[in-house]
Amino acid sequence: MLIGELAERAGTSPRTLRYYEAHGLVRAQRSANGYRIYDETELRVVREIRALLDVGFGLDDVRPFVACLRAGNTSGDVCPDSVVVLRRKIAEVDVVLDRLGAVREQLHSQLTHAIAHREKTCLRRRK
Amino acid sequence: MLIGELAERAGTSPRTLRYYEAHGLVRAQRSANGYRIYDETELRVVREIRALLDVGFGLDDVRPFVACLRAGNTSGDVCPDSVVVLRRKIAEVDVVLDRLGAVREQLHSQLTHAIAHREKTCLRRRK
DNA sequence: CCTTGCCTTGACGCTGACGACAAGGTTTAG
DNA sequence: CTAAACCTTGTCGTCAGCGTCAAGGCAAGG
Repeated sequence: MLIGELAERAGTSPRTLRYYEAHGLVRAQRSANGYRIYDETELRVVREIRALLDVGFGLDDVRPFVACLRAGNTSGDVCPDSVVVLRRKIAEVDVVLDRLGAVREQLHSQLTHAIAHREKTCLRRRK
Repeated sequence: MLIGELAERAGTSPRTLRYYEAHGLVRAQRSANGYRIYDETELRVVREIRALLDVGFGLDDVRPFVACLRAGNTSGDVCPDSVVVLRRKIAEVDVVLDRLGAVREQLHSQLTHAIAHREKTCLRRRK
């Protein structure tokens, strides 16, 4: 499988695959003419990467999962390192959730205030 | 008030104030020697900007609020344009909150799966 | 006079995950 | 012979909100 096909099957671009390789996440054999050649394992690796990135992971966070897959596991999250990252990410998400909830509250009260003020100062313009 | 003092009082840096000015958010008089001179109004403007950025706004989103302050209002959120942005931002936050909640769920179930798998394959290593 | 400490503009660096383009080699089909 | 459709490496651009020099001017104190 060449890079174009892998990109297609993984739902991404050749550029992206070379980028992952440059960062040590994806590996490729080389054919005589220098083309990258991938096997099915790499397809699974790329899909794992994509799934994790979609969820807000960084490339560095993804590494343990890839290593876990390469170690022969059927899923990338069963290794200790992956679990560590998972726990950390959940904690991070919780922080953001709290923060965002507070932000939402603040925006809501700001909006309420704005509407109230508009009614006080511009009664004529109410529908 | 010179730029250093304004920066200090607003809890930011001169660089940041020049940046805001370059993007049309903050205004300054100039003294004979070319120094920027600010009044109290600009301090309030800068504080409004900072508060909104902290909450996740972009500089473009902030513009209506600054204009609202400049129009003589005591708070930047009482003008129609500001309200539009407020509503949009709240909606955006809601989307992110939903998304993040789903992500949290997924990570949680992944973690559960990983732990279960570890117990199956590595019973010896359980504490 | 010289240092210190403000200020000025201009320009590059940074983070992350790529997109886009350049300039070229290979293989296959017509 | 040539065009099409792959592939290669390398480099610059993108978004946002600044940080961090660089090189220089201005004002005041010892």
